[in-house]
Amino acid sequence: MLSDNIAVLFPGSGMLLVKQDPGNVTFPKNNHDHGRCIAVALDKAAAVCMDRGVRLTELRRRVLEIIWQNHKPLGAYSILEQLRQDGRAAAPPTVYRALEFLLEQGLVHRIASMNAFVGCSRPGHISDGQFLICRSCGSSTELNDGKLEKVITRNSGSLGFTVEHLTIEVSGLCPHCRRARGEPAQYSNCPVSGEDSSGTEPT
Amino acid sequence: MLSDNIAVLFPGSGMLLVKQDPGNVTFPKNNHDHGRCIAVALDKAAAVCMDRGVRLTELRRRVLEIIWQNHKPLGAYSILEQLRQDGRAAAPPTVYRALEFLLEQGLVHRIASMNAFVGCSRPGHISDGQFLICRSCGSSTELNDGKLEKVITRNSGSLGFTVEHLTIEVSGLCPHCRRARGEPAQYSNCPVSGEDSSGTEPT
DNA sequence: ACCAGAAATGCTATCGGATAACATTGCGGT
DNA sequence: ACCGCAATGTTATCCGATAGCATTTCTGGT
Ligand SMILES: [Zn+2]
Ligand SMILES: [Zn+2]
Ligand SMILES: [Zn+2]
Ligand SMILES: [Zn+2]
Repeated sequence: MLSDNIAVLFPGSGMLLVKQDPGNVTFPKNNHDHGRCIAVALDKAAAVCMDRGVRLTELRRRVLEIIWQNHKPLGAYSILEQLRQDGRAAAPPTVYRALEFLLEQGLVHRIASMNAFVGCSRPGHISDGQFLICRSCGSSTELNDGKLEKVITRNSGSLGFTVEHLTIEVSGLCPHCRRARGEPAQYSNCPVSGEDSSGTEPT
Repeated sequence: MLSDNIAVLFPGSGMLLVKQDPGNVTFPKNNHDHGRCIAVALDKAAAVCMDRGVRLTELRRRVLEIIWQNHKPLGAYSILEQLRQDGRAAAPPTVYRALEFLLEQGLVHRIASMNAFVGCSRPGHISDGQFLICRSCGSSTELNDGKLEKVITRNSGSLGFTVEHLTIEVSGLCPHCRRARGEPAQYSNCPVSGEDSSGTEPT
């Protein structure tokens, strides 16, 4: 079953991946050691690039670091702003070229529904991934449900369609924000969510 | 099984929905009677709006008609252009307000990965839908796989995440474009598709 | 028929996202 | 030192989207 697969990859219970990917196994916790998320991400990125013989330049590394400042997808122009605060000369192409590189290397993902970018939780892996994005705090979690991909690919194939890329983005309320309110825990389509800020926002 | 469900909703074989939704049951055929797609869509839209006591004004109707000129997601500024060709005064807000209305009424969908809009194949239904979009000819087909939605909702729920909206967009090659080339029929992730135009392009 | 009030549209301006085109810099290999 | 290429800087421009306010059009009540 599909839920088993998810349970293996992203356990609320299991701990197989906890050491490898501390902050992102479940939805990011409010007070996790995010410094470690950043450090791990940058280390893995360096390893991946080394391995592939591509250059993780200072600019690219810095953009990746900015993206990893939290688990919230970040717009290109926000990245730009922060680069400028570093004192660095920067224009849109600067950011987009760095992003292009990071996307190619599988170090970040683009969230189409937000025109924003977020760090990849499995750097270097080749997968589009699936994303849970909280409409309240903006945090996101990446899933990599291979069975889900296969099911969609298989069903598309039965219509004669050859799948190349999957965009799967789920918006809703994360556990923390859900708790901070009194909202129901069910799939309610199109509630036209009004409010936006919550008490405790995960990093 | 999931494939059964799809088979019911979008048969390559069945014909339950064929009369209701001639051009969109499978991937849109090259020479289907698209005039009928348009007529049906506009009729249904009128019925839906009548039923809900909302006004399908001339502008809104025209925008819907423009969107339904084919099965390819259309950008807001392309719509704008065509409105102007009608001789009508129009600026971006004109288009976006019409689109907002059509989205609210479930008459069109927004394709996040393309920043574009496409007619809904089941007008009035409340569902985000799933979309197969051909990277070669641009045509798209809407699926409404309730089981897929349920699986994702269920798995998200097991992580404590409350689903509100699903964005599921599949890009790849439609049957016609696939045939017009010699490409494999398998899920190849991230082939960085280069080319773009094909011989026979579905409407 | 008339007249609010509301809904829809027109209009101007502005913002954010993304890319094209070309110049310059920096780095590795010879 | 030199060359060639990859990376970055720079300018300009395009597309997507929305804010805010003026005007028109519709609707319901008198
Ligand atoms: Zn973290
Ligand atoms: Zn949240
Ligand atoms: Zn059609
Ligand atoms: Zn095609």
